[in-house]
Amino acid sequence: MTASINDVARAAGVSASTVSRALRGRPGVSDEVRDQIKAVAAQLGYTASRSASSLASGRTFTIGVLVPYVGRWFFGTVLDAAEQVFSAAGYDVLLYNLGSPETRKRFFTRLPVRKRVDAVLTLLIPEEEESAALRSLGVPLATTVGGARPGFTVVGIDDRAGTENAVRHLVNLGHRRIGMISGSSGPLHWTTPIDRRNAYLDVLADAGIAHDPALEADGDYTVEGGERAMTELLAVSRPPTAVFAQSDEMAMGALRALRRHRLRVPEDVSVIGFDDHELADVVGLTTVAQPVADQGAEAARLLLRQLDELGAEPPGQVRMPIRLVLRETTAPPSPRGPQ
Amino acid sequence: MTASINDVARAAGVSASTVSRALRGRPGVSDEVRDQIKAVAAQLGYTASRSASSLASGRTFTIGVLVPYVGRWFFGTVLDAAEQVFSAAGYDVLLYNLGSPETRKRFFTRLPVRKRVDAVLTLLIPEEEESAALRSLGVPLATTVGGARPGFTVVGIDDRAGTENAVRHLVNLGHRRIGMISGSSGPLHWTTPIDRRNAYLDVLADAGIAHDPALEADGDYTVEGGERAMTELLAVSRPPTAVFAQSDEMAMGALRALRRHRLRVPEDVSVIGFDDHELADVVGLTTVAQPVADQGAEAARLLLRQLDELGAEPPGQVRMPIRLVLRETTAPPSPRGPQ
DNA sequence: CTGTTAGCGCATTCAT
DNA sequence: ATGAATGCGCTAACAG
Repeated sequence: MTASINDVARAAGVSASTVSRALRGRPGVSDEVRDQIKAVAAQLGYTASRSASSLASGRTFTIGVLVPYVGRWFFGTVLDAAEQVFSAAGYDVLLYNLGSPETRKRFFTRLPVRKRVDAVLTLLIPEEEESAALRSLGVPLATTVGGARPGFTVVGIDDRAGTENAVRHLVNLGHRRIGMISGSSGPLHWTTPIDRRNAYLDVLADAGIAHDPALEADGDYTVEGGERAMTELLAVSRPPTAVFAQSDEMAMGALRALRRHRLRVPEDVSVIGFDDHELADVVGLTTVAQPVADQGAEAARLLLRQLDELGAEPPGQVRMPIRLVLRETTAPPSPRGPQ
Repeated sequence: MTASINDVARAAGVSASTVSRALRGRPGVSDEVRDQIKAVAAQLGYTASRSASSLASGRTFTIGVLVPYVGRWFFGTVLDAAEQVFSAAGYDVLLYNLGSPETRKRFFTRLPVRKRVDAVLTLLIPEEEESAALRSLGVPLATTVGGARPGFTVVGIDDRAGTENAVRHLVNLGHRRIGMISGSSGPLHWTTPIDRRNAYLDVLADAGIAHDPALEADGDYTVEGGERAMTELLAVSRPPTAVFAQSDEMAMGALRALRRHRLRVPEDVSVIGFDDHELADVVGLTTVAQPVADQGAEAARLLLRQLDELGAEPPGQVRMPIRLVLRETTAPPSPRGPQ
């Protein structure tokens, strides 16, 4: 039914080897014959079977991409950009959505990407054994999340610097009671929340502000979590006049909580986020912008480079720039404080 | 380096066929031997090469998913849900991000999924020739977007009913000048904007409201487009007191435009969206909710069913329920009108 | 229940 | 520049 290389060979009056060479642009075929073969192949609608060619050559021209939640803006955006780079280079993308613990566990025990991909880009932070499993694949590895890890090319941002920008902005506005909504859960090796927390503590210390543990709440990196966390922060005896959320989604949850409590932003409470979510602008959220799509594209490019120059050293760690985006959710504290 | 079926066979003291049968749970192997083989395979870290097995069996256990923009909430959410269903059934997902015209064209001319997938789920609306190209693959086809199309299982919602809900809500609140922000561009076969527009016109007619073409603007299904469209609507001589946006993202753009024009929502202008975006709640957007993830999951299930019962008829069209979600961006028109 | 024999469709030597 | 042979790792049909 669907044409094979032999059909093309027969129709063109040449051997299968010549067809293979001609279609893949390899040398050793006269231009005349090559054009002939191309014409015949096009007419027959021939495409080489990926299964057969990767079985024969050992290369799959496929990249595995591991994602915790495709539906979340951050991951979707990274994936989108990475896919474009891969497909432009002739690679297909195999997507693994590993949000639930069961799916994730199954993936790492069965490792379905084995012998299926030429490289892996992971947007989730592998635990130690998971990293080892990925390394055992023997293919180039990259990630856009988490800190440096042996065997991985990591494209990221300076979380400390980003956080310092955010918290200092609040300090400079005159805030002294500055809360933080973090995403503390997650794998142990996820250094992001830790780095951001440390930077937060440092800025407070620098400003001579005593740290109050009651001003920290966990928002689980979701809108709902951010809302819960903000609600908690409002319940403490002296609520914060400003809040730094470790992600825009949590910041938006915080905005919702504040609205429900009939508090005005930024008059009663200032809020600053992290990411520059596509909708941050819609709600006027002040935030630390990171180049999300660029990180995905860059990670993809670095992976492709390793595939091209097979002996090449993995590039290690790459930092992308961040910047503070001032909008309308931050202002000096009101003289009377919240409420 | 990596173990092959023969390594397992040798280590277990059986033939390769027995290993193949044992590991795939096929009958004709004693429990004793099967357990033995499983143990050996696990110990050797053996996984069957997908290339080899699909070459031999003709099945790829892979589904191709075509997406216009992975980064957009709607598509990301559908993809997320569909992937979970596929992977739970043991299928891998090959992702094709076909947002740009060049990528899209290249995809449909080269058809890289040929011989690579057992089925295709498309989240973009194929043009007529594109549909034909997909049908030529000879595999089950499904989509969650657009109207009925021969050869495709389509899982969707009742766009007309959803729109009627939205516009009637505005009419019932007392609005007479009701604008619409649509997404008119896109492929000819995309009936969604057309269905929604027709429903909008019908409700107006039913309510005895004359249709004013100046009250329609194109928002391109993006936040920015929605903002531009709203700005246009505000510039007409008698601006609308209420606006129906064909997507939440355009509605959010409209909210931003209104904020920039210092108009209050809903006091000055009411806004209603469509989708129930995950952040619609954050901005208090009244909208028509559609079960986005469910549509992806259902389409995936229907595809798998066709794969199981090979002779089975494609299910045709499936409608999922919609419902109006009342929040805070709609209210009766102010007596004095906008401004 | 198990082993043997053939391919699946291509890429890659090695000849010529 | 081209063709013939070989094998990638597996599944399926056929024996026994």
